[in-house]
Amino acid sequence: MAKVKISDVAREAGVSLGTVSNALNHPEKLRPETLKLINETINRLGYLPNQSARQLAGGATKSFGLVLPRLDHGFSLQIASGAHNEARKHGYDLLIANADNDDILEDHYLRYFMGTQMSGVMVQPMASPDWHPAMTKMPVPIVHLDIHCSEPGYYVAADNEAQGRIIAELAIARGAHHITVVGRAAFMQLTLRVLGIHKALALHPDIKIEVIDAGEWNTAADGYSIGAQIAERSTDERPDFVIGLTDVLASGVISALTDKGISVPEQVRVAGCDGNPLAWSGSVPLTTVAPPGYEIGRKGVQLLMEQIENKAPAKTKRVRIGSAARTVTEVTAAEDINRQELVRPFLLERASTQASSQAEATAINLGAYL
Amino acid sequence: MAKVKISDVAREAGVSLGTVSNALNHPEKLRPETLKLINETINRLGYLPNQSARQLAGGATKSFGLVLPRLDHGFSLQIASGAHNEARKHGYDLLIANADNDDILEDHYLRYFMGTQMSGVMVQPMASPDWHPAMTKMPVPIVHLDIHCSEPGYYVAADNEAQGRIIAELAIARGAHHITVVGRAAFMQLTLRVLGIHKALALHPDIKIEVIDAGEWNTAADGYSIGAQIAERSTDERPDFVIGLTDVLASGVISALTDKGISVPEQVRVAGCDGNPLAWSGSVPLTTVAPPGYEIGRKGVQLLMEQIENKAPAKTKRVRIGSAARTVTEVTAAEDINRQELVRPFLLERASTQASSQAEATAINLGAYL
DNA sequence: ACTCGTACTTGAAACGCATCAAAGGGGCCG
DNA sequence: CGGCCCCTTTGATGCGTTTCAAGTACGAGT
Repeated sequence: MAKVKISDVAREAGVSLGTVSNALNHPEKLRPETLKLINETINRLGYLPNQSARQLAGGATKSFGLVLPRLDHGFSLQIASGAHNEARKHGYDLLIANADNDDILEDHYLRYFMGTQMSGVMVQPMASPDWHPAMTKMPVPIVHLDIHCSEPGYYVAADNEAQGRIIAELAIARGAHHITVVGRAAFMQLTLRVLGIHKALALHPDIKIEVIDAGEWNTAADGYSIGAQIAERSTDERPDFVIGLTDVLASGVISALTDKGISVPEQVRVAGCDGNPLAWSGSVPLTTVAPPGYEIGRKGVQLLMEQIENKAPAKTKRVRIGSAARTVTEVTAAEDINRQELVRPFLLERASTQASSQAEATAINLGAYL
Repeated sequence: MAKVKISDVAREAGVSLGTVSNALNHPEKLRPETLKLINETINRLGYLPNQSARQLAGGATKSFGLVLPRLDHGFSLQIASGAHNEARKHGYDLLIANADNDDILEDHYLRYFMGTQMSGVMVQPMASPDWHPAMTKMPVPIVHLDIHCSEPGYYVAADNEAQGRIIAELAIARGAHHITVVGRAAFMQLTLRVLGIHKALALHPDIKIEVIDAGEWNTAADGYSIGAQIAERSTDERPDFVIGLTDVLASGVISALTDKGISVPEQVRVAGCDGNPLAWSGSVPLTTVAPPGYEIGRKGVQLLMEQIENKAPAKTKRVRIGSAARTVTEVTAAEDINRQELVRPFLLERASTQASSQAEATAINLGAYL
């Protein structure tokens, strides 16, 4: 229980303090026998290097911090997963903190990570980026995820507008005449999806479109009640294609329609809009558009690496990838670091549950980017 | 970008180094005006305390580490969530690391947390606790989650046997005559569930029971193919109650049965066995037994706190809670610290999707323990 | 005027380690 | 035997804090 320190190991092994340190950090510098002796001593004594001291003495350690607003949202998990894999690939650790939908906690963990001499920090901010200006001048590389912001800084976001457009285009391709969008555009991401839908439909004035608010929280229950309401309508007033702004909503709608004896997708097609794994693995196949969370996490780490490698903070390029696979690159002479990437979502069309295991869904997810 | 340190703040504010430190840690010791001055200076300079140095100088910080085998498993997330809330309640931070199903990584993060002067560490180990003996003599309180182990140490686990028993008792209550268990008991938890099922059925020799292996990974696709196989059977050979060892399996079975024209639950009832939120929010209601992940996380932190508060490591009690709500407490004079808690799972019976939003499911989860 | 007490403030020491200039120890050649 | 060079090991130094014994200033009590 008494903490073993490096000097204990050194004394016990009959070598000097610096040699033990080398055994840990630059093993190639030691004679194999010395190394072996030291390693044995380390194990025998149960020595654990004190990370704090290491960091203090040696500068940043190879680890990244990731602050997420929630852990129970599939999207955040995909981010975490992508970030994790990319980080490991570069030999970095990834530590995750749950801000629990609380601005103050988010800020707290952010500062914590900054102060821990992490090599870089990523956040999926939950609200407006007001706090942001104060954060960009932090001494640690930082990347913002899933947020659209014009302030100087590094961002990676899903192209939510494309997300809406893609699903609308699917509806069009399926020959929809009357589309109902279910959900409240409670925040920017959802607003952009609606925008994308409208833009896609602007080219098809013959298609009727309506948007039904589903209450503040866009729950499955909300979806259910709206689905029930839709089911009540006469056949010609009923949409032939329903888009849930959220997969959870769509899932609720499907349940209601089915319960009321309306068959999906024969009579009414229903699609989701956010590729929520919670919905994927349901028993009813749900076509949806998946925002590439995995890819966002991955790109986030890449931007972090980029900042670390180009120590020169005087980065003056402005890159923008998206939408719809178009790539626009413009290099400005601005002094601001402004690097923003939009990652394109992908259609996840499901015909049967047979291929619905989470593992396979993940595979699809990854496959889309290979 | 240049890092501001405490001495910069001190110089700038015209006070001494120790005073700034006090402003941070013992504000009550300072004259209000001094405190105000220092705080202003801190903000103006954008000073961030170096956590490494703090920890080095001040001993452990108030934070816990949690190592999880995966992030995309609902159960782990519930643990994280419960641990998070409990930790915050005590004023501790919680940092999460994803071991990504890799023993080596798990060990790596464990050591990392140990060395970071965390106040305590929790693991949901993925495999056998072989490595464990080496870990218990670590200088930091540690709690193992979701694992059954007889070695001295602190553990919190779901009562998997009860989990099986409960679902079997449900089947009995529903008048089942022929029960089919689907899935491979690939690891201890699943084995215990099967055991529980058998124990419950031992009292009912008239009920026919069979176990069908579903392949190594227990995927939804595996469930689907077994479901299809069951559907092929003649009516009297077909079970009237199917238990998926895993909710994902159950979900696959349901899809297959439905696809083959067998109605669930009218002709065949299907239940899951692990309360996987991924399955809860599906469009088809699935009755399942939820292992109280949230509660496990919570209890884990409580055990951590217990270890921290009773600095005296000569704890000699052995408490065991469960199964079936019986509580057995025995105090031994053993020198070993052996504190093991079994948390009882609860039945999550679902009749309709109307109440299936994740928020409500969580509420049920919590409600069961209020 | 002197003492004592209270309320703050100071600054040196220690925390455990990485670093790196310098010292040590062979081996090889002349 | 001396001189060189290379490979390995050494240990003093500093990283940014916290802590705490010692200090200062001020006011009340006598």
